[in-house]
Amino acid sequence: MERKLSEQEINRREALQEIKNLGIDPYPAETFEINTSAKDIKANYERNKTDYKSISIAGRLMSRRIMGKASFAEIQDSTGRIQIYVNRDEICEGEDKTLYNKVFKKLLDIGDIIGIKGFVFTTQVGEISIHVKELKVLTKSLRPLPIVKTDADGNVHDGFKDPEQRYRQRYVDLIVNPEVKDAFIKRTQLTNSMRSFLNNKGYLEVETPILQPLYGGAAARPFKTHHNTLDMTLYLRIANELYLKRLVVGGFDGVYEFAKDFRNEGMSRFHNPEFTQMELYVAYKDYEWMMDLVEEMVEKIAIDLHGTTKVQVGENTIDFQRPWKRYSMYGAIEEFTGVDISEMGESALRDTAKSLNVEVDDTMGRGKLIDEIFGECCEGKLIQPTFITDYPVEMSPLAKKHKDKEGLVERFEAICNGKEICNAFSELNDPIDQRARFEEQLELGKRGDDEAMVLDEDFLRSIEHGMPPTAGLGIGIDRLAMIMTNSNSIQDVLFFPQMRPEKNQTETDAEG
RNA sequence: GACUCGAUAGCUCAGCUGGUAGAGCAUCACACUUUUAAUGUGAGGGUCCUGGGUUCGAGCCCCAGUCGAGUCACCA
Repeated sequence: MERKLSEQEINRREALQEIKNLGIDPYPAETFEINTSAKDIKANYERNKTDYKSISIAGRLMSRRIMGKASFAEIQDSTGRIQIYVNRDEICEGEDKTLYNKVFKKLLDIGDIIGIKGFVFTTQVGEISIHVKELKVLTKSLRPLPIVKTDADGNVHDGFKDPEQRYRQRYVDLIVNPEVKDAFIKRTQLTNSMRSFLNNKGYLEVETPILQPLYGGAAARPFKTHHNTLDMTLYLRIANELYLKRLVVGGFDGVYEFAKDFRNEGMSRFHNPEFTQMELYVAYKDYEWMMDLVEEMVEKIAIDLHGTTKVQVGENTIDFQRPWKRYSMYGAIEEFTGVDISEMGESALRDTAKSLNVEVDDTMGRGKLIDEIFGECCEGKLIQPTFITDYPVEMSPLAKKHKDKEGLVERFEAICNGKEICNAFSELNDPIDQRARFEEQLELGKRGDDEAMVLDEDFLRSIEHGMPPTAGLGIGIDRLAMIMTNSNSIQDVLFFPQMRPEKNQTETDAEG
């Protein structure tokens, strides 16, 4: 399929050919050794000028200002941008001025990758720059890059803003929008910080199956696939909870996994079909203990990323400093609605919900009604990190019944910026009770709930061998990353968010 | 899934009452040896998302669709 080239693409292909005609390889095989970076130069040149008399650096050409026999340009490497100064008679010492007049001025374009050698100096206007002595073409770029300019006041002009193009062509987004790159670096710092916290506690990072014969550990619709050799249905995991618990049975007292999970459900700025959760299980602990751990861990992450416990998210300043506020679910509802529902039965709850303008229907049981009231009246108002504890048993088939509150389980969620960021229980380790809860789920499934859990006989067998009392946690890494990077959409913390295929793509696999 | 908004040059966007498509940056040509949103002069560049319809005539109006964003629903 021939694609029609734009004027600028034709220019670049012609320049590519001319470069080759001059005997220059536009994609050289030999290594271009570098000994510094844009960031390093800017940070350290003023203090130690002697180290920057002979530098070698490579990057992408991002702007050019040609003034006859001398030019300024900017190159961008993985650490940032730096200005370079190119003088005709210094990069072309003899009579032949081709490298400057032809290659640099005519055949190179914004977006090309070059290597330069030279020395660092400060211009008359005070900008730390590289005085170029040698210039080498490292990669010719064949497509025009969107030009993003920032003026002296910091205003961005002609940005690359169309969300569709930014997500589909993330590589371009990353090149021209530096704040995008910063967000992803922060995301990695977040997981690094969390991982080192957990390792320092002595917990073991593990890997468990993504392809599962039975999906479990959460209430969600799965992606289904097929294994040819085994001729069997497999599901992409919706959670790894039941596997990590098997490992606790097996004698690992603290295990965790950063897990890509997959849920075949709606998409929104808070939901992507594949997303990342960190799940942690620690034996001989309960949910109270786990709350302390979550506070400690997330506070540390905020400090590692921002140097402070305070993080600006939209219009809110969120302070992760311990201790966080704790409400029981009943307490939160009473706090925000003034109604004490703790003693209410199902019909009283339904009337209460209606009086609070919460939409309900007759299929909702007690637990669902409570959850609905909480979601409508409380969750969105919880901006500062807050723990909500003690959920109705109906909604939590894997959580242990509360030690002294009838009808509730030992469960908490942390809410922050109006959204759930984690979910944790004292894990149910009574195999008889667990089987009964699964059977309730099966009943829900038979009645048409396509998100009801399935019964995992091997998991039951494992806890019949005895799982120690265990605290478990699932923390949404994408949601936490959104908060820590002040991102409005999950797509801004996923390199390649899920999208429908582009219409121009070849349709080899477009069967429905 | 419902509703709202959007799609025009490589990018960001205008486009009047329906009458042969516009700007800035980018590109091309020329000038310019410390510029920085470089500057000056000139030029080129379009499947107006797709397909129908109305009309003498559609970027614009109508219908259907595609893709995206937002809100809601779903996501316990």
